[in-house]
Amino acid sequence: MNPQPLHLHNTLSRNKERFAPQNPPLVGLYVCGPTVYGEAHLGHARPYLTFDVLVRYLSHQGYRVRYVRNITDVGHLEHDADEGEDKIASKARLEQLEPMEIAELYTRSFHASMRALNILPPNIEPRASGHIPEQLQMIEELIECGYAYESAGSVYFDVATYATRYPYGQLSGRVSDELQAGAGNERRALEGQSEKRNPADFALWKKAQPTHIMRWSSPWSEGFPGWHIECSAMSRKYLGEPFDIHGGGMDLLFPHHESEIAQSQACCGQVPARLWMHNNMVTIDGQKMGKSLGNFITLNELFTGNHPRLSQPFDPMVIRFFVLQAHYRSTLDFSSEALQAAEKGYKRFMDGVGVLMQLKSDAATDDFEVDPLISMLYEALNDDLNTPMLIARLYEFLPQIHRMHEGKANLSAPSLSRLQQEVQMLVNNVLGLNTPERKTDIHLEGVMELLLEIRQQAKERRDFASSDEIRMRLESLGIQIKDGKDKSEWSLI
RNA sequence: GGUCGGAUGGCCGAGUGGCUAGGCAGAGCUCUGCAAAAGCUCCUACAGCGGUUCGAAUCCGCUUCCGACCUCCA
Repeated sequence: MNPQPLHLHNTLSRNKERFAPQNPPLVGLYVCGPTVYGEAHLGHARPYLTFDVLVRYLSHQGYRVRYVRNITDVGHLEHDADEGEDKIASKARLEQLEPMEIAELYTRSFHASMRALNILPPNIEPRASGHIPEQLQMIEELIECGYAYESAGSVYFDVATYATRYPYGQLSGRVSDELQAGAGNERRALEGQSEKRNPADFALWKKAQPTHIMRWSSPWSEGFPGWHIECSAMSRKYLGEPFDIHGGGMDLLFPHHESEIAQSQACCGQVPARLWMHNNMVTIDGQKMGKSLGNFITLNELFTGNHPRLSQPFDPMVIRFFVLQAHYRSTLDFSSEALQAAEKGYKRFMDGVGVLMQLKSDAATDDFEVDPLISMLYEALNDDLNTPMLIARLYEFLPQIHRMHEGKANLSAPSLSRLQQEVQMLVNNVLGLNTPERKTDIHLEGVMELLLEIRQQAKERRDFASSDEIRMRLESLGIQIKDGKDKSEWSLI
């Protein structure tokens, strides 16, 4: 069935590598989750969609995936914050809510958006706030090994010492030389720099300012964990080390993932994950869609159409289709027009798939070969999860489906049923595209049948005024009539 | 300044050293009382300049432009 095995691009080697988990059929996957201090936007959806397809495909291939995706709810520095102010704490004062209330609110909103996009929940969704002991433990280990030091109540990772034994910067291709510290024209004035031995050092534990609401006690100070340690601690707890795949957005490559590698390597002597996958950014007007740039469109705004850049609401499945029509390692440029194009394409695509599913066969022989076709579909996925290629090949097959529908081509019952199963599997289970069945109650069915019958009679006596009025008024009620050759069909808009 | 990645037809987006991805838009046609939908057909692009090659959008070099990252951003 699968002509060639699954290959995935590994950021660590910058090559496509054959996917081979350490302990098949088990696969350990960790993906960096959201920081829950704001509404999730389209940019956030991309990694979760990408890795959703990965998880679905791996499961489809018979792997048993343990998918861990964290919730960052301990709060980190605001981009423009003055003095190490906690993101969540600062928002809390604005809204007069408890920090954890905010985290909870946005966590729920995030979950709702993920559900709408048909993104399967991870197997474990650990919260950083629920894993403070694990993080403290890891920090202590790092201090014991001599890779971390305390300074004014905070604890920092000692990059210089680390770099004497391990290659720092192997993931991002960055050199750990002095060069980078002094380079750059507009270095940001960062809080806590003076406490560090080296500008490249990063925080494992931060002492909380008096204004800082979210805080936990530790051997060093009342404070909160550094940004990178939660992922290291939680992935180690639930997946062990090394685990198979670590994923996230490309913007996390440095410093986040580089730091994770350093922490784990210093602690456990090895790079935490064997395969590192990074999705590219969603752009808008050629620029990264991001919180700090303020150019983002939230998922809820997309679903409701409530944004100046949007001409209409978009079905979550259209968003999903739109994202999957680009390869995950390419940037994807957002525009309302592009989404509208995706919407139309999606409808035609799913209609075609629907026609295929309805087909029945009474033919004895095949007019074309099914196997090569199916192989082509899998080849696309196996080549680094090339969903746009998979979708394009399914599109190319659409005319053949219609030919069969018109009786111009035939497949034997076994071949047809195999094709139907495979396509359904790929479209629904792997790509995760579903047209939810519109629930129509039995009364409406009957009423519509009656109405269409009356309209048909009107048409037969060439009373087009009446038949057109019925069609028009139904349309204003949200019911669309399509006249076929000898009967009409109706559907909810 | 450094590291990395891009530049593909009106728009969105794949891709391979030779065989015109695909979608949307546009044009024409078929079907049709009219619509709608659907189907068929057409629209042959790869930033620029060199080089390698029998052949390059695809490999190499240079140029221009764009983006991501450079310590808490998916």
